[in-house]
Amino acid sequence: MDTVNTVKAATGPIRRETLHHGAVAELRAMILAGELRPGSRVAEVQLCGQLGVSRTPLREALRVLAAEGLVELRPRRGAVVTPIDPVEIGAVFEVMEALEALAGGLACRRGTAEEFAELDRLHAQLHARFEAGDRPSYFATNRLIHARIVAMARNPSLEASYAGFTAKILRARSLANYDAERWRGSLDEHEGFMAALRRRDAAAAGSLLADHSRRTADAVLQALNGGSE
Amino acid sequence: MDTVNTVKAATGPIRRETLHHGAVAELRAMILAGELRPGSRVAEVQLCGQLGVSRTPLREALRVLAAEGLVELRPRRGAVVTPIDPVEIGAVFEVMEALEALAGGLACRRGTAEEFAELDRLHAQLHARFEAGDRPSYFATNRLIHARIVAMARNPSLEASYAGFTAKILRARSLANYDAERWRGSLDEHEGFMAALRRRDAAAAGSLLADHSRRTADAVLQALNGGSE
DNA sequence: GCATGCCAAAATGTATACAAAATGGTGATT
DNA sequence: AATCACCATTTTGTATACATTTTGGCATGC
Repeated sequence: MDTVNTVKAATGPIRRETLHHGAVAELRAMILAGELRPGSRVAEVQLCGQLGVSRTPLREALRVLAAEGLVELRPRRGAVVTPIDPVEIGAVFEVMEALEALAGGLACRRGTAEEFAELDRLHAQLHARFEAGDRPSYFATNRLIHARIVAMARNPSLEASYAGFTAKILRARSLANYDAERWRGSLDEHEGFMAALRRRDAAAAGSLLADHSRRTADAVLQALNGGSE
Repeated sequence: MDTVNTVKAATGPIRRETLHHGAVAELRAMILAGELRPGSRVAEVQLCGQLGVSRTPLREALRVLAAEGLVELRPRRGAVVTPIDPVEIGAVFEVMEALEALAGGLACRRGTAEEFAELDRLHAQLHARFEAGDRPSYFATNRLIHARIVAMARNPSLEASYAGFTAKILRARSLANYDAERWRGSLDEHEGFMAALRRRDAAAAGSLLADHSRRTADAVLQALNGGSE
């Protein structure tokens, strides 16, 4: 019985999870982990057994995930995990670029000293993990840094949108490992926007974060289109 | 290629709507129209009778609307129409500003000549409705213009996000009628970004649309906070 | 008079039953 | 041999039944 809340903290009144809420979290995790592969059909009864719930909460969960865009519901013909469409991913990145820029600028104006210090600490960790050549850890820290910047923007709507887009992109990234050169470039760009953030230069931070996002997009899309074999 | 559109389009192929899909559309319309007032409790069985469906599809619809942020689900304690929180609306507008800027820039680069011509036509209509002093018609055309610009950006992700934010803002706007001076200013700003769009000036169009969005936000928030009595 | 505890009614969460449509395979016809 | 039609199976969509939990009121006690 784990509390798999993506957003809400553990505080507040006794929070009794409902089954469909838990099912949403589990299914989302399964999709993001690639356990349910893009394009694959979602068999309701099979998942019911797997998750230990009946069809009702499972179906409610599927509607939520469909609203998030992670699954597609075809009337009377079942659900499929949304296939990864490079065109769609490109569109998502395009919006991400704008959101990163917004987040960077707002973070400069609204982040606390503690948050900036934490950002520095995470950036050092990113560096260390690059040196160690540990890709998965690097990406984990990378994601955390961006999430923190978004959190520093103090805008729940931005945060929610960002999380949704991140989920979509994450699935694409998992099957598009870009090369070592791009990895180096990514780190350099982090250096760049970190410098801007340190001096609270909102315009520069936003602009550099947007650049970083665009270059990441280019790399991911290139890997998606060309580097399958 | 089925189109699961938020707007009920003309019947394409055999379009077999499911009940919960229809319920989502109806409930969303009711919420946006203010028929279900913000903060009010949503009684399941009552709505079941009203919509002519049983609890199952209605509940599925409520999950979807909760994912969209239009209702809030409190475990074991029913659903409420999400109250209008000026702070949240402010946050939404902040993101909208970035999306408008993005849409304006992309529209300049990707819109077709026909679309720009249509935009001109709608802008003239906007003018006429301002002169006629017909507020509701003005706002309808206004929304249409912005929707068209977003469509010209050729980015379904942007379009979907934009639609979601628009829905939230619309509810706030419906109870915040701003004054005549702002109305005039709004029209002037439309003139401004239309000029930029006509000459395909992406940077200017984006910037002016962002300005327009920010000023609209200011007016709405001011009306929300101060102008209740 | 006010607070507390308990019970009844209502509402939510979940499971299951039923109806209708889609899927897949078999057999008949050309 | 290929195609079409038809039927059984499976699967989805919906309704309803059941189990908990919340809620409101009433009685009891202080």
